[in-house]
Amino acid sequence: MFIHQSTKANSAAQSFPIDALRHLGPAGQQVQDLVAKELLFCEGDRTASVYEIIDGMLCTFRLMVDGRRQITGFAGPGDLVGLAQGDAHRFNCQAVTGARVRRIPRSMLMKSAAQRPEIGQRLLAVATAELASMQDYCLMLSRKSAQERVASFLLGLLHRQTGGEDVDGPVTVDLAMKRRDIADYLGLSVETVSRTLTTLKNLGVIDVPHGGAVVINDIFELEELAEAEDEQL
Amino acid sequence: MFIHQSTKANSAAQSFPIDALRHLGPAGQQVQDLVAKELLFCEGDRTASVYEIIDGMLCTFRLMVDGRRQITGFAGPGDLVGLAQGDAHRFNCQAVTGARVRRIPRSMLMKSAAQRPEIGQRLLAVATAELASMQDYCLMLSRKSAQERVASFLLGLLHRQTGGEDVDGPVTVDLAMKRRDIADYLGLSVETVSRTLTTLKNLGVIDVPHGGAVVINDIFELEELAEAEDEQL
DNA sequence: CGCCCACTTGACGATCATCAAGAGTGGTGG
DNA sequence: CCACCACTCTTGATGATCGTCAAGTGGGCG
Repeated sequence: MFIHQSTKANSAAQSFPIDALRHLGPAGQQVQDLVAKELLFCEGDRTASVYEIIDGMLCTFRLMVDGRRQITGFAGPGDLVGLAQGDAHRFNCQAVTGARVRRIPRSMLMKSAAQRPEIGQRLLAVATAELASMQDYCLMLSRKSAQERVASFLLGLLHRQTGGEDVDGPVTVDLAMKRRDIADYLGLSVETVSRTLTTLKNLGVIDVPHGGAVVINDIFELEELAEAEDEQL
Repeated sequence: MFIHQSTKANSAAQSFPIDALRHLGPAGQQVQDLVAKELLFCEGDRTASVYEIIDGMLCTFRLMVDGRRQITGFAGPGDLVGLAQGDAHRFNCQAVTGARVRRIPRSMLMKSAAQRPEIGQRLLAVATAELASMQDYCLMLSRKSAQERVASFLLGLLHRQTGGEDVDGPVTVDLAMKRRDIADYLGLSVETVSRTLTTLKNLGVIDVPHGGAVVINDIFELEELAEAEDEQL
């Protein structure tokens, strides 16, 4: 019961396991390298391709005219981004770290889905699962305190790294992204993220060594602080 | 240009036009009446059915253990709810007003999709469009002020009622839901919603007659106050 | 060595939640 | 028909959380 099912909501928009596309074969696929902060695509770009992440981390985000940014998801190896509806992308996608992606022509994906219904169903399954995750994420953005958000975020990262396995001792979680990205994902300011991490550190729940990582000392306690996720009616 | 494309984001989770399902025919469908506040299904319920709304308004929502509630979407006539992935629903669905829904067995929907790929594609298209809307919604929840949220909400309702047509004079928008529901959707307290409506009224942008409606006097001004939605990079 | 960038920490203030009270509305029953 | 109650909505007062502004620390790299 360590990581509650709904905790893993901190996932990337439209990300899903690679195996859904395995059958596509190598034809027409093309690998692309990205440096940190490089844009993969923007809002308005034609949706010519879908990308599978081989290595590194990307994020999807939206902007407001005044610069306010909302990262709606992080995507790591095996995830897929850019499965947009319509002619144009509705959001931006950017590399958080250096990254490599595999380009999959949209036409190819669509043809496969048309020929083989189970592919379409698989995509649909992924999309609806993603929608459910988004709802948890919305709950977090609108109702959780800064501390609950940061705690949830760390647990989400842990869950992603372990693949859902339970762990008990202290665990090191890799923080590939900058504070700015975390803040934009959690709907907080950079300063608040920093302060909250410090608070958690002072509580002894985590350690924050230098080098972009966090050590979770007490998972159970952290879950207590993340609180709330649980449902009931 | 009155209602920006991304403004209509205030849509229901997993809602889409009825015509996607027209072909299913009447067999096996069953109409069900709901009184206000009645639950259609809960988290954890088996996902035996999908529901098309005939009349009235429903909402989907999640709860936290301490009672905090997040309404993630409203659904009106023609919308469809409950298209969940997996065995169990991941969120709750409740009638906001009295309502009538048509029950569509999940098995029937899945069989159709399996037999006719274009159905599956249509469902996928709807799901990805919904994901894009969700992202705008997240942006709103995490980055907009109370005034921007309420203004966006009203414009969203207007857009939904008019079906996207431009209008210029004062328009009456029907507020089917209570303040509590609006607050839970916007991530605000009831009091803040009330205060904000009063502020907008005092600005002359809207009128708030009794009886669950709002008159928008100046759409352009209201869009100014909703601000932000616009993208650029 | 020195600059740049990320991060941290502190001080202050604004926004919004909470607590509390009062007004308007609708429904029910005497 | 009116009185009472329950509920929604509004308004005010107060305070907490978190954003903003500002300064300082530390690491990486030319």
